[in-house]
Amino acid sequence: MIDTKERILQVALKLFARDGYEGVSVRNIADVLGITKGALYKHYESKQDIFDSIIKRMKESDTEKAKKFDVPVGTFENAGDACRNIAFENIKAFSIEMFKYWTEDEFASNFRKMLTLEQYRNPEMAILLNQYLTGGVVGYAKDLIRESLLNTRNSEKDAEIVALEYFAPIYMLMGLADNSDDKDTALKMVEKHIDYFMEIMRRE
Amino acid sequence: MIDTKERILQVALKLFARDGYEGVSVRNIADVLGITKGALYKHYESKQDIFDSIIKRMKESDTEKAKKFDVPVGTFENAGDACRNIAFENIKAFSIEMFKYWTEDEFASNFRKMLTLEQYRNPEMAILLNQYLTGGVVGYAKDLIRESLLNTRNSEKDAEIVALEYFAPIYMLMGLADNSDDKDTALKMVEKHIDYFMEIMRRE
DNA sequence: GTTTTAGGTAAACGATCGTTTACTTGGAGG
DNA sequence: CCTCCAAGTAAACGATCGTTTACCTAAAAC
Repeated sequence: MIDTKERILQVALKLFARDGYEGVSVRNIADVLGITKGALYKHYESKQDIFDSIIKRMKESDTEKAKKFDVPVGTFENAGDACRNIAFENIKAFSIEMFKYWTEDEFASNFRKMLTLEQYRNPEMAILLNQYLTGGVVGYAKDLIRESLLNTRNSEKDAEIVALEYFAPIYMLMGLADNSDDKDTALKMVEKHIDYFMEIMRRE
Repeated sequence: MIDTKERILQVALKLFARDGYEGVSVRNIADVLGITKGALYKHYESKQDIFDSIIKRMKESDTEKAKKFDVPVGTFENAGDACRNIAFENIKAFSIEMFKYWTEDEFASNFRKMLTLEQYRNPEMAILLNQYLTGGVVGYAKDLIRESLLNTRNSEKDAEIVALEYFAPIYMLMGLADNSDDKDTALKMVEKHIDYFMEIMRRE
C-alpha cells in the first residue's frame, strides 16, 4: 500500500481525537492499518513522534492556509449602508467557512477534538486550542468590531465583549456538531446566530 | 486516616479531570493518597467502579441541589419595568451562581473537565455533559426567554437562538477560566456579558 | 479476654504497554 | 544477474497495567 506514513498519521489522529493520546495504543493504530506494530517504527521514531508530527502538520497547513486566505477587508464604518452590508456578508461568509472547516474537514475536526482532550494535561495544547479557535475567528472579529465601535462608543473593552458575543455561539455549536449526528442543524444555527448578531449590530 | 473511600473518590476525580480515565493508573491514585494500590480494592471493586461512583455522586448531588434550589420565578412580561428588572436580576444572580459552581467548586469543576475529556469515547458522557451544562442554565434560560418573547414575536425558534446567545458566552468563559490562572477575569466577563445581553433584550 | 473484622502491606498474576531486535522479502538500480 | 534497501513480520524486551492473593494488625464486638 502506498504512503503508509501518511495513513499512519491520519489513523492515529482519528484515534487520538476519540480516545485521547493515552487511550490509544500503538497496537490499535497498527490494527486499523492491517500491519504489525513493529512496522510503525519504520516510519516514526515513537508514538510521541506521531503525535508531534500531527501538530507539525497542522501548523504547516495553518500557515499555508493563512497565506492564501487573505481575511476579508472592509470595515463597518467607512461608508454608507451598502458598504456595511458588504462587510457583513464578507464576515458571515468567512465565519461559515471557518465553521465548516473546523467541523467538516476531517483533519481539522479531529485535530480540534484531540486538542480538546489534551488541553488539561498538556498546557501547550491548551494554548494551541485557544490560538487556533479564538485566534482564527474571534481575533479577527475583535479587530473588525473594534474598528466598527471606534467612533460610536468607547471601544477597547466593549470590543472584547462583543467579540465574545459573536464567537461564543459559533464555538459552542462546534461542540454541538461533534456529538450530534445531524451536522446540518448546527450549521443552520450558526447562520441564524450570525444574522441575529448582525441585526443587533445594525441597530446600534 | 478517616474516610479513605471518600478521599479516593476526590483524588481520582482530580486526576481523571486532568489526564482522562485511561491516562490515570490505579497506582497514580494510590500514590497521591500515600497507600498501596492493593488498598484501593478494599473500597472499590475496580477502577471503573471508582469512575462510576463519581458519576453516581454527581447525579445525587445534582438532584439534591435541584430540590433545594428552586429556580427563580418571575417572567419578563407580566408587569411593568420594575418587575422586569427584578426578573433580570434574578436570572443574573442565578447564572453567576451556576458559573461559579461549575468553575470554582472543586468537585463540579473537575467533573465538568472529566466529562469534557470522555465525551468522544463515551456517548453517555457526551449526553451528561449536554444535560448538566445546557440543561442547567440554557434550558432554564430558554423557558424564560420563550415566555418573554411569547407576546412580542413568533416564539419557539427565536427562543432557541436567543438562549444560545445567552448561554454560549457563559459556557465559553468556563473553558477560558480552566486554562487561565486568573479566574476573576472570566467571572467579570460573565457579568459584563449578562449586562450586555440584558440591555439588548430591554430594547426589543 | 477472646474473636472478628475493617483496612492496610507486599508480592505475584497474566495482560498489555512502547520499543527493539533479528529475520524475510519484493522490487529498483547498477 | 547481482546487490541493496525500504518495508514488512514475528518474537522478545523490560516496564507497567488492573487485579488478586496471602498475610498482618489494631481496634471494635461479643
